[in-house]
Amino acid sequence: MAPRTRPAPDSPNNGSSGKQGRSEARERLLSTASRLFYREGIRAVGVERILAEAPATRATFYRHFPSKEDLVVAYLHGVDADMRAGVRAAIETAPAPEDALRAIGAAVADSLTSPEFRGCAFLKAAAEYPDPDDQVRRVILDHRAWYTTTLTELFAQVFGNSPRRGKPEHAARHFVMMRDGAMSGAHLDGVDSVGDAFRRGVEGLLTLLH
Amino acid sequence: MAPRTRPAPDSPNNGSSGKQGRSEARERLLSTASRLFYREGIRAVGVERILAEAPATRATFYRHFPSKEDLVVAYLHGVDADMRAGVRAAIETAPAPEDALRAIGAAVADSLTSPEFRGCAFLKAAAEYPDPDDQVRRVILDHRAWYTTTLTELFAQVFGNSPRRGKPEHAARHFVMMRDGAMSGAHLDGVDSVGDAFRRGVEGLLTLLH
DNA sequence: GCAGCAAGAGAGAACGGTCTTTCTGCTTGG
DNA sequence: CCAAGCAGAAAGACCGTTCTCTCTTGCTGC
Repeated sequence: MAPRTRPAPDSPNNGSSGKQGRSEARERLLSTASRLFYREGIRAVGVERILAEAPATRATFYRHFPSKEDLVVAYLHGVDADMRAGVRAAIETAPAPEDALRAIGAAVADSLTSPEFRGCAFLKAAAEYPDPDDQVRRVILDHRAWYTTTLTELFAQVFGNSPRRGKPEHAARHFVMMRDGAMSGAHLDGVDSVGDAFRRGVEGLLTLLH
Repeated sequence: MAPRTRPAPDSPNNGSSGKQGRSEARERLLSTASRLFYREGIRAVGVERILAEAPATRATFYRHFPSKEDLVVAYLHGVDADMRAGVRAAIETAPAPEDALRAIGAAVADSLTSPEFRGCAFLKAAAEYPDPDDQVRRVILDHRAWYTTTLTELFAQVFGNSPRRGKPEHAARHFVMMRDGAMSGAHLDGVDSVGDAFRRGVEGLLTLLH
């Protein structure tokens, strides 16, 4: 029967806003776990380690995250939120859809050069969660679907201005493929050559449209 | 129930040959582990599980593989050997370097459609072994270096016949980037669209050369 | 030709460690 | 008051690894 869940005080904490309660300890746990998960892998990082570096205690941890998997989901949700914010900003800033695509590509290329860069958090997580029915997997798929859809819409707008150049779905798929490859290979083969290849690839994809 | 497979009279177990001793039990352990590692992840598969499915006993396991890491290295070496054999065959069969590149690309695209396909074994392993000094990491890097070098040489031959078209290193890097992306995204986003995107990408890369 | 022996393989117990998770107390701030 | 956080013990499972013991097999010295 597992009376596990403390009746859930149901947030005296956090007045409105999203689903999650905010608290110092929670943020400390989440940011510490995110850093460790991304750097060393999810399965490789135990709860003990997170508690030591946050720091926090077990009780606090399990009050905010009923299981480690919830923490993993929160970690990926955080990365997803950051990326959506960045893409949204790029779209709103850019004077035209093509510029937005350029900015998104540049953001990818720039991220490769960060000293903490270790690849795509979602692709890495997918390697550790092979079960398609897993909740973690759903977050990954949702993120990727959003990304591809967003790019498809941007390419559709570009194609709308300059027709007869191919399907937006194809261009978006090509973009995502190059992005996935660049993010997978950059920290293995060397940031410079891979980053340049990606930049050339995006440039080629965009100049093809004219 | 009990262990049926008495190894049969069997060979005198390898007189000369390479570094590793061959034996039925060893091959059973390695092929079982390879299947499980690839499907479910390396850290997620314990020794117990491998022993149960091989089947074999602990003593046998640790006689052939001093530690689990040795088994992981053997697993990746096996994948590497298969891939090198395939590429070598493609090169020897093809009438010209460009045909070899086409064949290598087609092999990648075809592999995506296999029902057991789960992505690139090396990229997945890299996600689970982040330490650059790890022996597993060395195998991954060696494999990737070989692959890129081989492609660079092929492109160099193509460029040699039809000059002034760009650097072979750039073309090879672009090819590898698309391959990595296709193998990472295919089983997440759908085999068909990603496979088609990769095929179009390779075709574009090759027709650019004329 | 055969006794004897080294070695591969099977069976299973057990080690210490780490994993996630649960629990019971104690302290503190609004 | 009381919920959040701190502190620590501990459960129970699983991890990789080591160990002992038996059985079979194939080779070698006599």
